[in-house]
Amino acid sequence: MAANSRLTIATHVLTWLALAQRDGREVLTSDQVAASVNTNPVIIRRSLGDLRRAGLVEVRRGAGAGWSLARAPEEISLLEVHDAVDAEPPFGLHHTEPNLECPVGRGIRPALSEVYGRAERAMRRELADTSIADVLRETLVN
Amino acid sequence: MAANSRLTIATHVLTWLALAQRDGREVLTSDQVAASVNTNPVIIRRSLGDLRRAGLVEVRRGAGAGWSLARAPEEISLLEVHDAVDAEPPFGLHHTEPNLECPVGRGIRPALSEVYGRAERAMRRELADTSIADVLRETLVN
DNA sequence: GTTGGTTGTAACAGAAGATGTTGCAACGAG
DNA sequence: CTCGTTGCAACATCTTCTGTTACAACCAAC
Repeated sequence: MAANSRLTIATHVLTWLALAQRDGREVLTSDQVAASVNTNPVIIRRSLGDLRRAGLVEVRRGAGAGWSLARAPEEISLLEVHDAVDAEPPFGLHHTEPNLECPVGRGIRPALSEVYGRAERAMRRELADTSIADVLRETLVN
Repeated sequence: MAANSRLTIATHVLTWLALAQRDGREVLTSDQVAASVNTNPVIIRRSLGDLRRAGLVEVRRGAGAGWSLARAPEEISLLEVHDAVDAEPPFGLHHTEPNLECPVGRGIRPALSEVYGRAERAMRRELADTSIADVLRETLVN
């Protein structure tokens, strides 16, 4: 499959909301966000729905509706975004159960789970150390 | 799609070869390996083909053929296995190019590449610290 | 040199998941 | 009430992975 871009889309959306907030614009519609990400507004609404359920953004419905950040951009880490969009773990175990009559088949899943857990925790630590405010700052430099 | 299990399959295969080697069996056929992983021999041959191209296993063809490790199990890290099977990076950037007229659309890709790079390097460090011998030891404990 | 077991690989089917699109009900500020 | 916007279902398309069948290439053993 193509790599998972949901974290990228969600971070892009939040960064855009953070910039709008800083510039005094209160809310953005999914159409406006979609224009920056260059995709369909429904894709954006799906992503924003995930972020709303995680408490990272707020929505106002009806006429003049739109989205805004629920917290300061310094207080939103990429790890929260990652978990909000339910991104895939990088490694998967066997699709079909290995042969349990074989000593390797019997013991390899817990052994691999341990290794994969260490690798994923290391990755999550890095994501936890980066906030939307960090991404916005880096983005405006480029 | 389901998470990528290629690293799991390849590690299972190598662990099984390491155990066979330790027990004095010189080579294993793809049928024998497939019986432990509980899948089709062609899947195993595809995985072993990747590992052979990376120099991690050796093959003997013809009658009485089969596979063996090219190095001691202590000298094969999961990072090498990961790269040998060309596993997907955990994060992907946008499928379609963002709107370059927007300051966020313009700068977000390099900003995210940096963050993603840090996270992937942390993950790779953990994989580099684990060898097939480590996995075999952990496997036999369970 | 023939035989027979094994690898290497192409071709294809099916399942799963992501993205993108359309359509429409629900909502609520003005 | 109106109208712009969200929420969401349904569907099409594309891609990738797993699994399967089939067969040529290979080579040790005899």
